[in-house]
Amino acid sequence: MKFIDEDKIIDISELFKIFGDSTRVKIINTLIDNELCVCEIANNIGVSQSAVSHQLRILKSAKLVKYKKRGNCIYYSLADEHVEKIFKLGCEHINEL
Amino acid sequence: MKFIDEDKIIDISELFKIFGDSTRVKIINTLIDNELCVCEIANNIGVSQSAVSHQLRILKSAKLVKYKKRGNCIYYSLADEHVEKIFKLGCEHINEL
DNA sequence: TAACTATATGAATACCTGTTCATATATACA
DNA sequence: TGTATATATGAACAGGTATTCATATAGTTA
Repeated sequence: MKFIDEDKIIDISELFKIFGDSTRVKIINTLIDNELCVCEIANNIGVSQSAVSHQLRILKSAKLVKYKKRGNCIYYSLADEHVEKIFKLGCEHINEL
Repeated sequence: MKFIDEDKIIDISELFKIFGDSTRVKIINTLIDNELCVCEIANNIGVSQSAVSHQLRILKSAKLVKYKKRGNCIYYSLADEHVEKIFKLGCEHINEL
């Protein structure tokens, strides 16, 4: 083993697994530099409210997004710059293929 | 949509999906700075030859690994520095959680 | 309080994916 | 040529996962 312990391998693959779904990537993409509520996200990406909510739960539990309540709505945003970094590196790779 | 077109979202999620499996991450991890044949990979990571071969096919078709024949064996290595970059960024994220 | 809106959630379903097992292929070597 | 070794591959199976639908929850406003 070179860079990481065996037991971290699982964590790393779990992290990437979360980026490995188009609905979640759409959510991350629309949240870059934005703070949006659930129905705005759903409208932006053209996915049902329920599906977005299910995926937000996954993103939340992986600490990839954070949220705050304001009025009647819950506003989501990216948790930290790491998320954006990983996402953008993926974009770069795709663009260079 | 902010950074990428709708149609690239699929490609990006497909890319991350490949990093989202522990066997493939183990393969990538053991190939960092190494060129190894299939059975060496299988031995290193403790996975059957068949399973490794199946996963190498996926990594190959995504152009994440390259290979060359030498003697009786086929030696695999990482395709380019992008693969290592993405992998290491994932490691960083995990280590900082 | 009643009605409305935003969000979350559980169950069911359909689809996808990784492993195993058996076997094919192909190369090296005696 | 025959045997051994390395790798690939197809089918079958099991487990996982994303969506939908129905509904619950909770906050807001009339």
